[in-house]
This record gives sequence, structure tokens and C-alpha cells, in this order.
Amino acid sequence: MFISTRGRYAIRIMIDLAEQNSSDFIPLKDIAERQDISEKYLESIINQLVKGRLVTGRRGKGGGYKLLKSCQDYTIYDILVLTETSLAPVACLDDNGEGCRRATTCKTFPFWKELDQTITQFLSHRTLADLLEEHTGGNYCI
Amino acid sequence: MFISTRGRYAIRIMIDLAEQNSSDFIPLKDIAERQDISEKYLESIINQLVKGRLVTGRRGKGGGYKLLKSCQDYTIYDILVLTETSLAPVACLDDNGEGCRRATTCKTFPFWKELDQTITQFLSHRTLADLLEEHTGGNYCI
DNA sequence: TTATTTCCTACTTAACCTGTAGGTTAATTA
DNA sequence: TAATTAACCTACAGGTTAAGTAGGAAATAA
Repeated sequence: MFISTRGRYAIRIMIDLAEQNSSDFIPLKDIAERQDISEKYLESIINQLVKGRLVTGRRGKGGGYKLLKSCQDYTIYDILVLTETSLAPVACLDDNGEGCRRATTCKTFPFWKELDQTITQFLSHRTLADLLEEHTGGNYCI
Repeated sequence: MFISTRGRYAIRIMIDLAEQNSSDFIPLKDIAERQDISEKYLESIINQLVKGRLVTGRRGKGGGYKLLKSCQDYTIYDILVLTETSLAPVACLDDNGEGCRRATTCKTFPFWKELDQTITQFLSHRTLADLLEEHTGGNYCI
């Protein structure tokens, strides 16, 4: 397993926000109900998205969260890199291979690096808009 | 993290066996020393490779392990699929998505499936021979 | 018979993912 | 101003899995 629930739920939060297609703030409680995920858990996830400036929050009545950009401007990589502890497919690549003293001579290291690049490219070439279209055929984004 | 030490060590075992370039059986003890990994741990890993018919073992004096095929005939996927619990990037894909009841309606499911295919293709298009060449420029294989 | 080496079963330890719990601060509305 | 709403913050718990250990049994060769 590679992408944990945190990352997956983060994407679902973003999709949910996009689908509301509203300039209002969307309460997390509503998102949690629609997505059928514990509000408390989502709270800790969306917090990372706020800190990473992908969404913004407003407290109090009428508060909630909303996107800051149009959904074609969010790549899946943007979302996952904030919510996943690491996106590297192997431990060897953490800190750019600094952690592994075998890195320079290791016969598998270049291979892992290529795999990493392949994955990163895949993730950063898809936007939130692509995901919305993928299922509905329509385009929720402005 | 995606590929665990089991899978990584399995590949290193296979590379080590290939590099010996010998028709003799190679004792695990030697591999463990060269690779600087606990023999006991390697034992449990190479066991899976034996059961998956990637290598064969012979007990007793003069025993050890050796490859059954030429190294260009082993894909990295072959090795990892035996030694990793799952190669799916997300839990949703385990058992072909049977586990997830949202799979049919989920907007992210097709995306994960594509990611999975991308990774699987990458892993199954590289052979052991590619890894050997990558670092040495030469070709150890027959 | 002795040394070697694979094969087999079970166990341990530590880390991490997946959440929970409870309270605090800010904003709106009546 | 008081009450309500909802984000924000800190800490903790429980279960699962990865990573590695331990000890011995069976087979092979000298």
C-alpha cells in the first residue's frame, strides 16, 4: 500500500468541495455526511490542506471551507504531497537518497528513481478537473 | 512507502545470484555477507522465491540457490509480486476492487486503476538484465 | 558420521496508520 | 450581549503490519 486513507480522503474532500460549485463556505459536517467519513478524521486531514493553502476555512456560523483556485489548477500531486507522509515508492529515496549510503553504488537505486519519476509525473499531470470529468463527463469547474 | 524491504532485498538476491554467473549453487550465507543483510531474514525471503519457482535450492554441502532462467527472463514484477503483500497503490484495488462497495460510483476509482496500470507496466517492462546493465554497462547474462 | 546448508514453524518488537476525545477560539445571528 | 455554530488545536489509543529473531528438522556431500 502506498497511498493511505489520508491522501484518498483528501482528494474526496477536494472533489466534494468542487462539486458544490459554490462561492459559499461548505461546513465540514456536510462533507463528512456526504462522504460517509468521520468528521473528526476529516478535520485533521483538511487542516493540512488549509496549511498548504489548497483551501481556506472560515469559523463560526456560515463558515466552512472552500477552494482557493479553479479545480483544473489543482494537481493530484499537490493534494497528496501535503497529506501523505511520503510519496516515495521506496525508503531509499527519502531525502533524495541521503538516507542510504549504498545509493551511489547500488544497482537498484537508479531503477527506483525512475519508478519514482514515473509515479510523480502521473500524479502531477492529472488535475482535480480530470477526476470530475472522468465520471460525469461534465465539467463542474468555472 | 510502497515497496518494502522484502521486495527490495529479493531483487538484490536475484542480482547477486546473476552476478555470480555460475552454474553452481550459491550458499545464502555468502549472499547475506555480500549484501550485508541478516541471513535469517533473507532466508524467509528467498523461500518465497523458491516457492514461486524463480530460483531453486539444494540442501547440504555444496548446496545453495541458483537461478532457473536467464536474467532477461525475470521481470521485476515477477520478483515483487511474490515478495510483496500487495502491489496495489491503494487499498481500493485489492481483489480487483471487490473490497470497496463505492468502486462503481467512486470518482477516484478509475484514477487509481490507471495509476496501478502505470506502475504494473513499468515493473513488468524491466528485467533483471536491465538492472545489471544499468550500473555496469556490461551484460552478465548468458 | 560429521559438517554443511536448506527448509519449516513460531515468536517478538517497534512503528505507523487510522481514527477518537475534549477543549478553545472566532464569527454570525437574534 | 448571549447563544449558536463551526473551525482550530493538542493529545492519546488501538490494531495491524513490517522487520527481524530463534531454534530445530531434514537432506546432501565428504
